[in-house]
Amino acid sequence: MPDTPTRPRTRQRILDAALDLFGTRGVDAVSLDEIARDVGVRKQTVLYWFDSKDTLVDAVLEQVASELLVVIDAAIRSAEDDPLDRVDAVVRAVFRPAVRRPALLGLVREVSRLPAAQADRLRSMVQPVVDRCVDYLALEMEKGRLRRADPGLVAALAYATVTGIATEPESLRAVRWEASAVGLRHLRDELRAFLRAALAPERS
Amino acid sequence: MPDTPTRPRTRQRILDAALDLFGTRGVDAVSLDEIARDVGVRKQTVLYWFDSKDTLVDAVLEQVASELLVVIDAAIRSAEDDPLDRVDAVVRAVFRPAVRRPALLGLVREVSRLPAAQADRLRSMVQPVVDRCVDYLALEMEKGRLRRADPGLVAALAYATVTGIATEPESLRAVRWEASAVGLRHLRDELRAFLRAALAPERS
DNA sequence: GATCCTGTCTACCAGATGGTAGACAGGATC
DNA sequence: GATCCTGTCTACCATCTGGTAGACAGGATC
Repeated sequence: MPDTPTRPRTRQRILDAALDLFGTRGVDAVSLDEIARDVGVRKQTVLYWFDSKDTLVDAVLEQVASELLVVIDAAIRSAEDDPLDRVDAVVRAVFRPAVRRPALLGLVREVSRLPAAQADRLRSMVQPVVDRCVDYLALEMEKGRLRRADPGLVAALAYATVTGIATEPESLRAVRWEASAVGLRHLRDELRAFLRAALAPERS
Repeated sequence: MPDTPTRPRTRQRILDAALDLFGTRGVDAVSLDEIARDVGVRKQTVLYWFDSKDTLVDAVLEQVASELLVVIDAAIRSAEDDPLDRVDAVVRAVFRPAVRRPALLGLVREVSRLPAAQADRLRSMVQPVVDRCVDYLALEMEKGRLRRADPGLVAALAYATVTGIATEPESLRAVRWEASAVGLRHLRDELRAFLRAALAPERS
């Protein structure tokens, strides 16, 4: 069967399906059979494109990291001057893909339960961006344009807030949030206000 | 073999082991065999105490919920008057068990990937406390003692921040945080300051 | 002493899992 | 036309999975 425009490359379709399944249900809980079924192919075809499940996981992680890094990098380089505006830009940039595809950040979270080797690989990909963020925060804190605190931990806390809220629909249901277009915008704005308040310098 | 003081009831030991494994690696990724091995018993003994894996999961969820609710409830009822101090009390109360046993909050997170029935059961256990928290936040916002915002979403965001930071050691490693006693206290204090800033009323 | 109850065990089982071996179809290359 | 390459498939396999059936040992009850 030849590849046609409506039948994109199998490899990429496997990657996509794996990303969604791994991200929403966890790597260990998803079988190759399931991924294959999702793609409409046999398990052995999955194993043809990726030597093993581990290889597939690696490839998926790489794709997620690069996708997110592109978005974040663009937002960081945005023209904003005030650091609060810049953070805002990052949040808006991440929020859209994250909500549209919960698996994205879900997979990022999944990292903490991955074998050390795989977690290390991903961390080394992300590390430069993290370092740049932390340095930037430190600089702006010194200038008095952000609340003075440990820049590394502030970065981690802000990250935890964003990924937490995006990956835990259950907690939102508990506070009776509705998953509509209006609700989404409302959530995004509340998230922005929350972070802005958490990061703003103490007015004295 | 009789039960002795050094050999606590098997049932409880199974619950403990299951809590840790489920919480750190995910329910689907942990087998009954593994839990049994951890306890030092055969899988069939696990199935003697809990009719099925589902039953075990339910029991573990119930234990987690009640453990956390006790802690949170006590902190909410604390003598503090200022709402920021009260939040502080809750954070301090949750932080200790959460960091000592990452699986606790890890399991709470796991809820979002559980079958709907189980997720619902847990939510109904937690709902009253959540409602009370949200009402309290709304009241204090009206009094002008908290930043005015959507009380439900603020509660969800604060929750996301706390559980996020407690369940994602990987993100902390990325910002080069060290998991020592000093580091822990530092982290706790930064978390408190972060939330305090996020919740404090706008000074005008 | 016979009987029952409790807690743990061994022995299975059917189905799923990750993975191997190799057939085969269709196109490209010679 | 023979050969090779690519992508998918069927047929297996060993291992692990949740779960059932039932043996058995030790204590309590009669």
